[in-house]
Amino acid sequence: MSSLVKNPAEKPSLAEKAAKKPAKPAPKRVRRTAEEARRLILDAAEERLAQQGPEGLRLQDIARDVGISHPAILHHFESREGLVRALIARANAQLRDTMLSALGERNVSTDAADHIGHVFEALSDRGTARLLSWMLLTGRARENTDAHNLMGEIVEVLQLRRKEYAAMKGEAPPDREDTLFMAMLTANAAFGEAIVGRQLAEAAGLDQDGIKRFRAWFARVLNDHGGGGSRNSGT
Amino acid sequence: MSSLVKNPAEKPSLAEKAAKKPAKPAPKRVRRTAEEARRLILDAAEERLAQQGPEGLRLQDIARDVGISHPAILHHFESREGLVRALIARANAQLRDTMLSALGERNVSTDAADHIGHVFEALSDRGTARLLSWMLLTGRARENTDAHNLMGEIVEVLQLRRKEYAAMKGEAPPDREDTLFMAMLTANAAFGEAIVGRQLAEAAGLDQDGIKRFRAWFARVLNDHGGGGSRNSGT
DNA sequence: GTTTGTACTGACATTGTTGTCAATATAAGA
DNA sequence: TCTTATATTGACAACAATGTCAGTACAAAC
Repeated sequence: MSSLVKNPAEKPSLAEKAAKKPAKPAPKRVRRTAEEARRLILDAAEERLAQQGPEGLRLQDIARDVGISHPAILHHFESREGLVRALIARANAQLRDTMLSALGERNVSTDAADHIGHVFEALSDRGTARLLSWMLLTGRARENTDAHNLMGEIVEVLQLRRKEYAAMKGEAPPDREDTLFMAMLTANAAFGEAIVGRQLAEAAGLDQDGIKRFRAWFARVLNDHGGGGSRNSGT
Repeated sequence: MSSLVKNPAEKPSLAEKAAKKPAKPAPKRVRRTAEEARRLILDAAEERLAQQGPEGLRLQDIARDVGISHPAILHHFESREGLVRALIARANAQLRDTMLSALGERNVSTDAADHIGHVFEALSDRGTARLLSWMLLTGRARENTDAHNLMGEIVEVLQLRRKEYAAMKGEAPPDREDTLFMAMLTANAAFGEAIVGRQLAEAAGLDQDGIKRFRAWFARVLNDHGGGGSRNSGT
């Protein structure tokens, strides 16, 4: 419609471009496999999320981090929401792997301290807790039944370990609810630490070593309670 | 402009309005005191934040909840950021009040269970923990030194209580670091519970009563450890 | 080389949100 | 009643973010 005003003889589409910008010899476009691209994008998104919080998750920023244009992200994930879902799914899977393998590879005589350390680290690592918190805070948890199953599996394994441990020591097997509560407390505390821990430690004047002492102290409390076998602190 | 088509005799500005929307006789604008308006706005914002997470904090929505137009919010809080800061400040003040009064009003013989219950409830209530989490997640914590002082004060009071308690029982006074760790664990666990607690409890098949049992169990663990006096494992 | 599938891009459309401004209504004081 | 201060509003400006689309370049298959 508006082309009437222009000179109808010349072809603007290619000739003009070449004339205006002479320094455009090779486009040199990088082309990855879809899988690789998805991985890079998720990594960048995770990094942004961990560093700047939920509001730092903008397609343009992530795209810039990876070195692509933002429609490329949409190409791989359909929509921003799709990206978020993929992020959450991956974090869930990672968490699950870390936790179960940490619980599984230990042998019978291992006390709770190691388990607890693993849980804390798995959640602190790469902002997993922050990511999952954000999932919960934004109400994205309903579609997600993985967490349900994971919790159940963990309690199962834990209960098994404690039974074996008690049997080895010739003590009575622990309550199932007691085991559940230990798992819940640990999960809550680890989540809390991942979010407010840094602030609290700072406020209390604790350095990195102090945080380690705190975790050890926590493990000791649980052990004293019943991690070593029966419920009361008889030892 | 379009009034040309209409009967030119009538006054459109008022008569038309009355004609088109007969139920608009008086503008009936509600005018609150500034303080009241601020309170209402903060309440609505807090509600939105607790229910829908950080992304539900839009001026238009909040304005609709209160029944005002969104520039009114900007009038009272300068900017969206100002509103957020006011929100955080209020949550901090409320938390501080609740915590310190809860710790202060108890007498010497009160055990840890009550304290813990208060802490958990103070953080769960009205989404305070979610609000503060969001503050931390979005990196707004640097400007905020209240939390620092609060933590220090609480540990102070706690240490005092434990000393009195130990003296009453004729036992040795507790470690200061032990008290600090108890406070940290409680804070972490309460934060964690406020965020992931509902999901975890659901996953574990716990009802409201189960959650109560969990809190009681937690208090018992702390008491067993040393809340009832000196540390049982030495020194 | 030619073909083909698709990762990728630039430009644009669309929508939603914060913020500005002049005007208006209301409560309180004179 | 008249004045004054300000809480409030509708309309608009400005900007940012997601999403669309037609086309382009790269890699692999033929």
